[in-house]
Amino acid sequence: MPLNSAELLAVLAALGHVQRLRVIEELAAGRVHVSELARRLGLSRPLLYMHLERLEKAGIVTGALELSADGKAMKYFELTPFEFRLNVDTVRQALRADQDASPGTSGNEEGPTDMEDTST
Amino acid sequence: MPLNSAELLAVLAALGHVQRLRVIEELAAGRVHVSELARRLGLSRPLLYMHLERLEKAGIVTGALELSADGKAMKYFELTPFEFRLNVDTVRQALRADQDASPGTSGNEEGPTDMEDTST
DNA sequence: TTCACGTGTAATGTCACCCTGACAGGTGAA
DNA sequence: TTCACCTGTCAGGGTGACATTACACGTGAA
Repeated sequence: MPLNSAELLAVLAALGHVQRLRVIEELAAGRVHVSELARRLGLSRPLLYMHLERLEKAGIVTGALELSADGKAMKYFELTPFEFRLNVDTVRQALRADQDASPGTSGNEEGPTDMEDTST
Repeated sequence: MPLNSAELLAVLAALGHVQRLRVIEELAAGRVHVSELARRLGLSRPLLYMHLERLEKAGIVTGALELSADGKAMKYFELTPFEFRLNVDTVRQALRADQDASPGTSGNEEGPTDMEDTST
């Protein structure tokens, strides 16, 4: 099932920033904890927190609090494989998904191009 | 050739708003002039202008000033077919395109998944 | 002339996003 | 204890996106 408009907009907003693109690039190499990631990207930690939060809400990354061998708390983030398609159909599907959630007026169907593909 | 990060961000920002999604949906049915479009969407005309401007800069829509049979000036907008793909590779390609424009440091290559497809 | 329609833009306000700096708390090692 | 790490959050400011309102201007028809 494709995304509705709110979900689509969340993804677009999450990807719509250079720093977050760089976060994705960095996490593509493997999981990293927050402080280390902030150091690599040259970002302040609070700022990186905000970016990671947005990415996580959109389902692009996943965070997990773990304990290192030292016993210190480390928050590791890793990339969730994603594959989105942007064209007129996916846009229309997102908008129609909103209406279908409300009192359905009509029930027409067309050839659907599926939006989400976790096939890597 | 894929987009660089600035171009990618322009597309993401252009699509990242409900009203603009609705504009795309409306223009998918055919070309419409601004005032008519504003009426259909229930938007103020100046506001719609801003949205159309953003969409045009991103290459999603195209505007053309024409004269109606009455001799009145009408600005018609129509949809440019687009097809974008969003995944880790396209993100990395966008970021690498930025570096390649600057003094090239390294010249490595991988399997490219092309970003833009005007194949409708 | 007045009306109804269209384009285009300037002035203005609100608000979310982005970013910095500071703080509170926890751990293990010197 | 002090240091060097880490997590988590909050208060503040700057800036641009979003949205409304009003204006200037042109056309054809009543």
